[in-house]
Amino acid sequence: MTKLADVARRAGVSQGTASNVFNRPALVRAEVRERVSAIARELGYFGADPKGRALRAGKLNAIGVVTADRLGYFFDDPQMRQFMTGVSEICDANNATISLVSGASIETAELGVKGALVDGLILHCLDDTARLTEIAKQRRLPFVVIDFDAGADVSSIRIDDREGARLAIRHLVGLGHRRFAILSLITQEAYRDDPASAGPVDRDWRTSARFAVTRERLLGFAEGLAEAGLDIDDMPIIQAPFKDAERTDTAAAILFDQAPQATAIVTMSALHALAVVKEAHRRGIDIPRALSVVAFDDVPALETSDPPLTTIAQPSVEKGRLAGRVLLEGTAPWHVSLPVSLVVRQSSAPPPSDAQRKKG
Amino acid sequence: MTKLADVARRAGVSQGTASNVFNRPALVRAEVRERVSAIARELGYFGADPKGRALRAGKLNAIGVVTADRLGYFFDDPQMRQFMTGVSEICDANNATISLVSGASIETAELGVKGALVDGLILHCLDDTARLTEIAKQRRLPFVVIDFDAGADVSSIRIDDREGARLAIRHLVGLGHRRFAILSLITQEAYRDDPASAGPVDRDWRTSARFAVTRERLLGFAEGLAEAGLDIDDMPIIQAPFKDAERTDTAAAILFDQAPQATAIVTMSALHALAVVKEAHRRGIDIPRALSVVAFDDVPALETSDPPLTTIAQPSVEKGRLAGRVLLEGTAPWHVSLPVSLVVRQSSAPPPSDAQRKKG
DNA sequence: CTGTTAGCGCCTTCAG
DNA sequence: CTGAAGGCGCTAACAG
Repeated sequence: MTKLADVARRAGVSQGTASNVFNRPALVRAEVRERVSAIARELGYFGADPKGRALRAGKLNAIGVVTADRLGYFFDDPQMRQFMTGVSEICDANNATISLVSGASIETAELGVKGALVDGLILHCLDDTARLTEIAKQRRLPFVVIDFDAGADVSSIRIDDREGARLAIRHLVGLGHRRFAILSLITQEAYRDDPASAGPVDRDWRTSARFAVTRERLLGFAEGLAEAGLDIDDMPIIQAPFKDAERTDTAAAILFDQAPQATAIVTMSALHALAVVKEAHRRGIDIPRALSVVAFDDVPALETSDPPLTTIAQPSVEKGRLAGRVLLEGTAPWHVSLPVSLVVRQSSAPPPSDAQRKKG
Repeated sequence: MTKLADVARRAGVSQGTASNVFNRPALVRAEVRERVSAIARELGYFGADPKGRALRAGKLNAIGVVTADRLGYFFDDPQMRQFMTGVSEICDANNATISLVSGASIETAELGVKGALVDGLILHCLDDTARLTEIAKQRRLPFVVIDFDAGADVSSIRIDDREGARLAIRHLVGLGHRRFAILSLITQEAYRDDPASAGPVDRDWRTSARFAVTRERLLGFAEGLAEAGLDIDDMPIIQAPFKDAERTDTAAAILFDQAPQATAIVTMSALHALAVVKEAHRRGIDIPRALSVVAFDDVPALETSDPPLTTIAQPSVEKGRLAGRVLLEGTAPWHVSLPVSLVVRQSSAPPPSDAQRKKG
């Protein structure tokens, strides 16, 4: 592998001059420039090796994104894709590269965060936030965390989860619903520790949820219900893991068994809502006439579902853009909470009267 | 930023020993190890800086993927996503990172290829293959090209485009079709050079298409038609750019105008086929009773389309896996052509009789 | 076990 | 305009 020094030697100039030929050609006499270029071509040298340059420059022009899953998650998950679209925009604008780092296991994630050749890091969709945040801090690179908080000195970009949950409840209460059931997220990590944890939960669990998103949304549901004089502790809560289709289906079935009297189901993810719809179809329950369902997040599948689902939409692309900006445009520690909005489609309607329910 | 040398000095050991404490702790006496670790913690040193390590090691544990578009393309395009899912699998298995390199403009792509901090490169979905291939060669990194050929010394992964096109024609001929129209791809690059080029093409164009995929598929169509005693030069060919929805719609409209007598339309991409369906809907043309349509590639949208589209499916995920393997498992230059298959759905049927056509 | 030495490949002062 | 020198941060071979 020929390197700059070889070219310089062969051309009878110092390495410094050879370097200038490529990086600041104006500083080199035309004649010398030609000669060096010719030798370079002859030797098959076509410019600086990025590794050497990176060490010297101390900058890489790349940002890394870490997620708590296999790398495939970046391309599978519609929500993540929206986020990455936003990140991509900013990277394109700044001529930066994106490095995808797997966090399939905590060890992998740790290795990835420690070793990523990047100028900044985005920590997205993590279960064990504390540990990874700690490691990211140690690397002394700018980093942003998404969907959770990691202290005042760490930039974070979140959405107003609590408000979103409130909006869902208010919408349904406005339609006349009084009997709810909740399909809640559980983290992958908690699920790994205790697979039995998919299923009904008790009251204590609700206030101690480890995953910030879950905790906030539960609080939002509770507040929304309280506004209507209702108590969340009277409503069945079933939890199902993120990203595990089979378990989610099971959880949906349990939910129907445990809450036969509910007229509305609120959820915390698009996938969960779709699972509820599927289970309702199987049981011959008509949505929205017999049962209303509200999803969370907005992905294309919710629109093409039958019926199209009412949901709490969040600005995922914008989240990505902001994360990119924080890293590439070097803002100081920064905390953003983005607004969410209710998107009404056809999965929510007034509850059936008790008479109707008896008939049905 | 404290570095290894600082720790070593402060702990009163040589840098080599300090390095050993982190990389081969067995070689260091426990007592010294403790002391060095303590100092490291105190100084906030938590392991080697990846930049220094990378230069030293000469290896990065990362592969780069270059595409002829903005970075967002990696997350937008369903075909690309399938491919990346395959790449991801292999990277996960080898603990490698994925670097996404934009080729929005040829200059960007060139910079990206030259500067990417990776051990190997995948060149995917490129228009100007020759130039970029040349640059990739200069970097003397292992690389693979996708969907085109770059000479015997460059690994390439392709599909049997010609056979796919033949299958499409045979399927339709088998149903009784004799009058075809073709919606062909044009490269982004050609389109940039001459936007007017979206539209009908003449005979010469067909055999000189710059984009290998286009050329091969046209050959396949020609062969399939020849098998049935038909001549491709009797069939209208309209070209539309890749990834440009608006232009594609226009091209579809032109196609209908130019080929009112066609009973079947073959295309070279899922997007194009969907545009044809849209235009048919607009004109009140019934698919498949009045007109059959065959797509190329298989993406979810084809299944949920109305009607679901018959298509030539290709193993995109497998392409990604193979590309990953070539780079990460260092096979010698290698040429693969993957098989395609006909997936029959509801957009193809026997042609209407002339009598029916008159009525309709 | 530990220290010394020698780079990995590059760029950029600083002198001349 | 050009050359010499130093150093980015790290690891591995070698010698003790």
